[in-house]
Amino acid sequence: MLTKEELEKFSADALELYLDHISIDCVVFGFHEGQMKVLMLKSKNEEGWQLPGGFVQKREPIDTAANRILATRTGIDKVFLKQFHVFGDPDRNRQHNEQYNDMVPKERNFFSHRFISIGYYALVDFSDAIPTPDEFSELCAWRDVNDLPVFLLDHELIFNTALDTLRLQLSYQPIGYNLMPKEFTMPELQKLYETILGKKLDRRNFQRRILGFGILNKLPQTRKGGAHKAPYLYSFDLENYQAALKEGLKSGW
Amino acid sequence: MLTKEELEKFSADALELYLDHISIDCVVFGFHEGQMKVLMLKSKNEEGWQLPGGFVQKREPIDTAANRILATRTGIDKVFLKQFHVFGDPDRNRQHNEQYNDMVPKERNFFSHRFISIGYYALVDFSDAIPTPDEFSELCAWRDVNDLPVFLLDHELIFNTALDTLRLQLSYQPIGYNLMPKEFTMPELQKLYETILGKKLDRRNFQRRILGFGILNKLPQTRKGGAHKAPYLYSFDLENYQAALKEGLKSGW
DNA sequence: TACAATTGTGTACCAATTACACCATTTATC
DNA sequence: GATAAATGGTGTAATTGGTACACAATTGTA
Repeated sequence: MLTKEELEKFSADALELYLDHISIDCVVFGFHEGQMKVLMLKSKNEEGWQLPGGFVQKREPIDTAANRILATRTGIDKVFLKQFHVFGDPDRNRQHNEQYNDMVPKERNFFSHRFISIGYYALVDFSDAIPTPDEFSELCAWRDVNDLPVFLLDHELIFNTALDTLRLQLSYQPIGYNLMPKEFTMPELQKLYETILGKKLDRRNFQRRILGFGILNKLPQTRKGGAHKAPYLYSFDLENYQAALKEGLKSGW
Repeated sequence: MLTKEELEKFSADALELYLDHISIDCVVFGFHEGQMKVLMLKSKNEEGWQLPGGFVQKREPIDTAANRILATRTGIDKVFLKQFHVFGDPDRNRQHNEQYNDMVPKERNFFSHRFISIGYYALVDFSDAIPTPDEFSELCAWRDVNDLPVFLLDHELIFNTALDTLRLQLSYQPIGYNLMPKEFTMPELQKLYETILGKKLDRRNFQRRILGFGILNKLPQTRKGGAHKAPYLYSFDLENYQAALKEGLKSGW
């Protein structure tokens, strides 16, 4: 146990040396019918777009904060949300912060601190979302991943890191439960994988592999109404899906 | 651009709501001759041991901070060091913090804040290290992973998460460059893998696989002096090793 | 009724992983 | 020195997993 004097001295020094802020940046991947988009915000004050983000409140777990931020921007709660990297270079938002240095004394300017940002990525069906801008943005919108705007801050790095992580994790994590309807066809699920990976996969090999994971139930019905042969419907076997989330799958695409 | 009034109001609210501290906890795995240890600190004030840690200074990148903390505790610089998870539950160190609440007013007590902790893991040869306690510890020492003491705070969770991450990353990252001498034998390298994975591997299959990665140079010499047949020496092909670090290997053990 | 598009299913081939066997070298021991 | 014990080098067969590819069936439309 420290003495009172030790604690006071350490605290005074430390409060001077080590004050920092934590923010959360979310890369929200939105999927729907073979399209892949990212949720972005057009800044009121600057030319460019950024990722949705926010701050962690006192006494709030960081996962809860990420979920809250996401829910505020999309209206969707409890989606697939995963911490993937911390961005902590002090220069990462210096330019952005220093524009306010003349305006307000440093100690009263929240932005004068360096922010360490915890990156999360989320997977949602973008047709479920209602994009809602925050107080600093004039617009919140889904942007196609193949037609991205200019990013502010280091958000391009954050986006790219998230995409790399997602593609890597596809090798040993099942995905799709949040992104597919209750019942779906094999070609629909394949399109999701192809969209994420950015490449075509062989139809027959995809089916064998995904069925091999044992996370799907084949339903007796087919999806009628298409212009062609009616494909079978599948649903996720939630129990096995959850188990696979914990245990992991194996090997890569 | 925000107006002065907007900035002042936002800052005042935010500074009240969102102040947090960032700490770094390092799980330092030490290896030597088939043994695997973890660097731990015996607390001066409490019954129990904790992982080496510290705070990120203003204007210091977090990777630099982790490296500094590790160098301070071991005397070793620039080792393999990798961020693996952020621990941000506000209750994670509440008990530890509240013991000081009566002693010093909250606003002058550095520990009254919740700490969000960035977990790093490091791989070192423990025979190179000089364990050095910090100001809160009476002892800094290597503890065998099979005979661990009682952990303080949430450090047992951090340790277990680090070990799981290390084992997973073994599948797609080459390791050993920091842990093996310049020249080493295949059985020695195999022992390192077995130590990390906690299980025996087949001698012949291990060799084929590791050679297949193309990160080793077979040297013409053998290691004489052992009690048995002299094994060949190998060294890491640094160029291929670095490439494999970036590109990743494939598949799992 | 023929056709285009799409889905269901199967199979042959190659690569990686696993399991296992045999020989060579070194030192200790009789 | 012959032999045993321990360890290292190398190879091979069986299994599994991944890739490439072919053909039949269904559906709506021309």
